[in-house]
Amino acid sequence: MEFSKSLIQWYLQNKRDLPWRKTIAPYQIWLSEIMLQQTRVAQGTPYFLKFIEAFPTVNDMAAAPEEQVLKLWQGLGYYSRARNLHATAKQVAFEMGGEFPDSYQGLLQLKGVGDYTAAAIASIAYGEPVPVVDGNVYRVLARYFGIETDISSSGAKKQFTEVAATLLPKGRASEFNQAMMEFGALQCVPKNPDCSICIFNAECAAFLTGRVNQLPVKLKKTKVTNRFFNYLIIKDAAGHTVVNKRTAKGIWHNLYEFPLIETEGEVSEEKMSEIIMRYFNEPTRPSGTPPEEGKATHAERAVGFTPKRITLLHPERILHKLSHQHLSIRFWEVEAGVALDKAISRGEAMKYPFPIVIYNFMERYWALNANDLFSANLD
DNA sequence: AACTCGGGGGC
DNA sequence: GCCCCAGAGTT
Repeated sequence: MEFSKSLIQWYLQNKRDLPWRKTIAPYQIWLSEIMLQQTRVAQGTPYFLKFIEAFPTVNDMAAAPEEQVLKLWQGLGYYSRARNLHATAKQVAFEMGGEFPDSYQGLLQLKGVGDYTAAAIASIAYGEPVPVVDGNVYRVLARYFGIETDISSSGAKKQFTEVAATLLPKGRASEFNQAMMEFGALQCVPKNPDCSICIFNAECAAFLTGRVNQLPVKLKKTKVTNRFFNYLIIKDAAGHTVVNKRTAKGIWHNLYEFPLIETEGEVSEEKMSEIIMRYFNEPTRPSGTPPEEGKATHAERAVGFTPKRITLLHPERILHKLSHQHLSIRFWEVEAGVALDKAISRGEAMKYPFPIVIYNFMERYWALNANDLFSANLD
């Protein structure tokens, strides 16, 4: 039996019951595909359900503020997806009458929709015969055909797209594409797949030549940089605190955080206390002077008081590992002794979108009193 | 073409 | 620890 026929047969017998498979509405397909970019189904599913409940239609999402979208996205990572999601929702709702583009080429014009996502939506929602190429497809094709092209090289996507296109049965693009991905996710898994029960074990080039664990070839390795963050949880006379929006380019764009002091390396607790004290006592930037590149502005820093007490809130540094940055984070409580205009209540602060590592700390720190902190397990 | 962008799970 | 996950945008 030909490849696509066997694959689709396998798919119909093994596919998971996933919420976005109950519809072919482009809005829901689009939402699921954006969420699942570089994201496991198990991690994305609860977010999909939350979003559909909060925004039943693209018009509902378009009417919401970006901050609400980011808050719902909190913890899912790659936040540019959420920003582009919202921008596209507004574009579709306000410039396209609430209707998504009806073709691969049209979908490709939307923010956050690249080759893969445009092909996924076009094939699943409209039945357009365009092949998807994601991590699963690279793996399945590289193994089945014994393709040794480095999948991180520039020409790989074109090559694998052409191979997938020759296999794609016209009229069954939706099933074929989803079957390729489901097969990669459930059977042809990255590590130690159980080839003994694989429907292709009599014809898979990688299996027949003992190269299953060598394919696909991926050479590029991401280099990791270490960063050292000190977050200052200000506590003013009213028990309120200060949060800032990250507006600079880089990680966590448009999310919120506490006033941040980043250092070049690890700094002792004593030395850091001095740096924090100096931070609040630095003279105000003269009006009219532009803020130094990468430095917080005067308003963002809520200076104008001398800390009454500075306390390290957790003896162990919190290591937060991103794919390309390892963050070593310390949280400090800085008691202001006076009331600050810029400060907000803890309950109000929790409503903003935060990086999950900060949000998790807030939840734990504010659920305990200070005396419990050092005995609490905050890992 | 190389970099950047999160967070979690599997082994 | 390392790798991968229904990738896309920027430089």
